[in-house]
Amino acid sequence: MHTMTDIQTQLSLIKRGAAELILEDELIKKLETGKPLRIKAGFDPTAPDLHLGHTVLIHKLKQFQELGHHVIFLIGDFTGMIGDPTGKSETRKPLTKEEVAKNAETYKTQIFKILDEKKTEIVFNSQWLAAMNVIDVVKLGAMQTVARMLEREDFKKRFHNQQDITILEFYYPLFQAYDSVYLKADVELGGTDQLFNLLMGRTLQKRMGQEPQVVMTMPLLEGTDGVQKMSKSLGNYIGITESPGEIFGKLMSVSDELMVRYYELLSSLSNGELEALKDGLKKGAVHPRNAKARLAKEIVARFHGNDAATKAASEFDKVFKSKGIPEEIEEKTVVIQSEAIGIVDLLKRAALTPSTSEARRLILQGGVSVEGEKITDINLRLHAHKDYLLKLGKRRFAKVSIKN
RNA sequence: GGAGAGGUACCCGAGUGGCCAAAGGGGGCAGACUGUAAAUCUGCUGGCGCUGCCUACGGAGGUUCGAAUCCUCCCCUCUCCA
Repeated sequence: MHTMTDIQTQLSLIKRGAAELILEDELIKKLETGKPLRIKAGFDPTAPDLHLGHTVLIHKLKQFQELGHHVIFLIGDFTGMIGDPTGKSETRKPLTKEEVAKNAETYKTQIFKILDEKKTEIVFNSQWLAAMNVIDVVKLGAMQTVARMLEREDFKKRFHNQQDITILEFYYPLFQAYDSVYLKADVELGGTDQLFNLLMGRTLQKRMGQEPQVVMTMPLLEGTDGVQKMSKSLGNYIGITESPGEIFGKLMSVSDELMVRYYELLSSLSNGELEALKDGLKKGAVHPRNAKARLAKEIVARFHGNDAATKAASEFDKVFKSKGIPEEIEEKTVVIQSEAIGIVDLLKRAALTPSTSEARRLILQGGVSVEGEKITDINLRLHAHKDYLLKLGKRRFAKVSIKN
């Protein structure tokens, strides 16, 4: 069916959530040939700890894959040594072959939760780039002018501010572009910050007598705060290797507005279903909470399977809807010298709070309960040889056993 | 090489001798409410043997009864000029 899917249907799925598509007409022509297109996307060989932000792109690849196109997952092990000048231009330390291989493995286990392993081609650009000789490189350098290079926002700014731009950095987009030539890419995907590099691919392909690739950029996914782009360092990320409960909970805590965005960029709903959902939310026919739970389930299932998703959902309901206690509770043991221990001390010793001051605050704010009873007395003492069920805040539970 | 600006708590950012554990915002946490860890509102947000004590305003010294604030040296960042 894939190649038989009519062009308009394909196109609307492909375009969903995309920031830019250059050029749509060309894409239509390519689709009209009926041949599977070669879809390329490059990834950095460092830090393959993927979060949902990264999966936007991978998910788009998946959609192409389902439409019957050929997906090429490129690991930029060669260009990674140079470092993309986008954003901060820090010199990267070259990775060893072993590190690259290891990261590649990690990538595989993660991306194949989304992509079909059998239909995905993984390539390393060192394979052809490292094999170039000086003449090749010089010729590559002749393919683009300095003026053109300086059109790139980042370069323009730095040039204007009289900051360093090394020749090497000029080569980065060229190498990435050459990847497209080598791979005969029909379409290249990237984040919106990649636009310049992606367009360079078109230019280079044209110069080298190839049909230029279609360029499609995907927006950078906002993190759980709904404002800044998702990133590990900002702490607003949802890692795909996190536990089902964590992923589910984090998704449930996303604002209603952001939920729609996530649906658009992350879910597998068809365009029709998506529209229906939006409509339902608008008219009040669909409850935002339920919509969110549905999304959370879908995402958890993607990375941990259906059972885990169902379980995460019911645990969540249990704790937050019916104010119950979860099935699995963290267990702690505290050994004391005497017969009893003060609650503040206990919280600290069990590492449930980072400091005694924090423990005090929590108690005074009514955020601690022992055996289901909210406590307010910071001088409360608990006896040894017993287990206590503690609840801190809305969602932290711990079973602490006191021994002496 | 020259000129200037600046380094304050998780982040941004006020504060120029005592009223400063340090305004304000963000973030985080808690409570209320709810539809959920949405939204909104309120409170808290250095540590400790907690009505007090200790540590803290780039680092090290110094002046002073008393310093984030004044002085000296050092380290680092940024801007402009060459």
